[in-house]
Order: sequence, then structure tokens, then C-alpha cells
Amino acid sequence: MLIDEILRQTEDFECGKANAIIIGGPTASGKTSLAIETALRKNGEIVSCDSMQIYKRMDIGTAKATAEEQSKVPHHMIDIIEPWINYSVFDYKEAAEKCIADIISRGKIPVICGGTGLYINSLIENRQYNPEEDPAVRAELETMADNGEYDLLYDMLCNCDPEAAEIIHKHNVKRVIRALELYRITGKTQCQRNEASHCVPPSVEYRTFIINMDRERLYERIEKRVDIMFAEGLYKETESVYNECKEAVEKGIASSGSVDELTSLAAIGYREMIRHIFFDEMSLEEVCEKIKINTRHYAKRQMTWFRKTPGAVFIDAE
RNA sequence: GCCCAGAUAGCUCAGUUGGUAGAGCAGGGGACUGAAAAUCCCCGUGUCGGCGGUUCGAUUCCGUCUCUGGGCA
Repeated sequence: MLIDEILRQTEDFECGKANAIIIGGPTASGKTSLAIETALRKNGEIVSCDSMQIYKRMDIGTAKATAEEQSKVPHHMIDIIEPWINYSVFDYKEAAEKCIADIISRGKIPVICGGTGLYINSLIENRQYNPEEDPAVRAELETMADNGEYDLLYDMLCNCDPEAAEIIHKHNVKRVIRALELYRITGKTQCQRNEASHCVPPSVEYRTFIINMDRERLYERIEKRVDIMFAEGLYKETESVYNECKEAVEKGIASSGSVDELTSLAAIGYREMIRHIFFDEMSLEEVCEKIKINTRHYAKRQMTWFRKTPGAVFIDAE
């Protein structure tokens, strides 16, 4: 049993000590129930580590723990923000670390559970992100991208930060822009910034477990899960979240001037459903199939990420 | 029964004026330092439906058979 493996490997963990359990794995691998069980057995509380479950009212499509599940043990970092507000690793790390410290101070063990590898790594590697930002610089670079001046953007990066240019592919415009933006603001290359970014070890001892599941079986579970989302009302949930976001954008209280740029609406399940409901681009059957395919791709990317998570222990799903 | 059109990668199809083939999707691998469920990169040998014939050589031309569409009776 997975739970036995976790209990065995965390026997030395004590309440009140600065230790925390992390449970990761691809989507639909059974993280939620395993985390709840772990929290119950270890006197813990759950800290979600999922970039989409932070959004309020996006319940079905992000496969949040149900109200009944959440009533068994306290959950944190779920439903903390409105869908029209963009969030980031920086925000996550700050809030999650507060949560974790608070749980420990109350004599309990944090059980961090989720599939967002970047967020998990931000904790265990204790990366110090560069908080600087400059909307004017960003806007200027994005305008260039909108005009299709990708080659020019990449050339600029080659000039000011050749090492970063070697790592970032020229087609990856998002990253090229961010690297340029940071160089302009801080005057330092990516390499220089990275060196300074994780010299401090985390104050909490994390022990990371990753659920490993046979690919074929995982894909079967994904298909089943998507079918359940449809049955539970993904259509209505998407419709109302999209309308809320649109209204927020019109009122000017959203993070961006267009619904297309909201992070929440890029979540798998929602973005496909939106194309059907509001743009009539696909039939419902096509939406269903597309969601399944995109979820499979996502699970694959998650596996790639977890394979190189430092110190991770892989536990095979039975 | 007759007449057309097909049969090529897991799927949809391109192609070879005869020198054993290539795209998209699916699938696999990878990257990732304030968007990460995002973004981006790499990976294509398959009796070219079966059997004969012509040819130095056939997936390509010819014949025949099988199957799948469509049409005529």
C-alpha cells in the first residue's frame, strides 16, 4: 500500500518539528485521497500545490477535493483567489510558506499535495525569485512580439545575455521576453541571477513522494475522470466562470485587459469548453476528446518534471 | 450482376513520369528560475491489400482476386 510506504519513510517525522511531507504525481494518479489519508494518520493538514485549484469556483474542472473530503482534514491554498486574477510561483511560494510555518507552529505536520512541479520545486529548492517588474518594459517587448518581431527579440537576448539565449529556444517567446525584461530591470544576466537565487537552504525538511503509475492505466483513469467532469456539470461551471471573468475585465478589476490573457481560463477543460460554448468552434464530442488528449499531454509533461525532482522517492501505485 | 473510385505509419491522407516512401494527428523523449493545466524543442521501416505478369528492378504499369465507398440495374 502507498500509505504504508509513506508512513514507513516518515517514521522520524514529528509534530512541531520543521518537517513536511510532499505528495506529487501526474493528474488522476490518486494524490488527493492519498494525501488525506496521510494527513489523518500523521496528524497533518493539507497544503495544496496546484496552480489551478487556487481559483475559486473552478471545482469540477480542476478536480478539487470534494467538500466531504475537505471536511475530514483542513485544506489550505485552495480557493484563495478570484479567477480573473493572475497568480504566479512567487505568490505561491510566499503564501504556502506562511501556511506551512503556521501548521508547524500549531504542532501539526504539513502534507503538501499537488501536481504543479514548479511550485513544488520552489519550496524544496527555496528559490529566491526576482520580484522586480516593470510594466513599461514588458509592454514594449510584448508589442514587439505582437508585431511578429521574434527574430529581433531573440537577437536582443543574444546580445545582452548570450548564456540565456543558449538555453532558451528562440521560438519560446514567453521566456525570451521574460529574460530580456529581467536583464533590463536588474542589469544582471540570467546566470548571475540564478547563482544568487538558491543559496539559502529551506528552513523546513521536505520529504517528497511521487506516485508512479503505469501509463496505460493512468490514461484510462484520465478518460474516466473527464467523463465524470462532463456528467457533474463542467459545461455550466465553465459558462459561469467565463462570464464572471468577462465582467471583471469590463469593470477593469481583472489582471489583464482581455479574458484571453487570464491564467485561469487557460486551464485544461475550461479552454476547450469555452471554444464550444462561446465560439462554436467544436462539438461537445470534440471538446471531450480534446480535453482527454490535452490532459494526457499534461500528465506526460508532469512525469518529465518529476523525474528530476531532487530527492524524490517514487512509489508505485498498486 | 455491371460500371466507377479507393486500399500506403495506430488514424486521416500525400507521393513516387518504375530505382522499396512522407506530412498532420495520435504516441514517445526532453527543456523549464515571477504565466507552469502555461510555453517551447526533438523523435517517422511501414509485407505501400493478396497473388501472378512485364521489367535488370514494381508500392508505381498490366491482369486477377479480396475488401470498402458510390452509381446503374
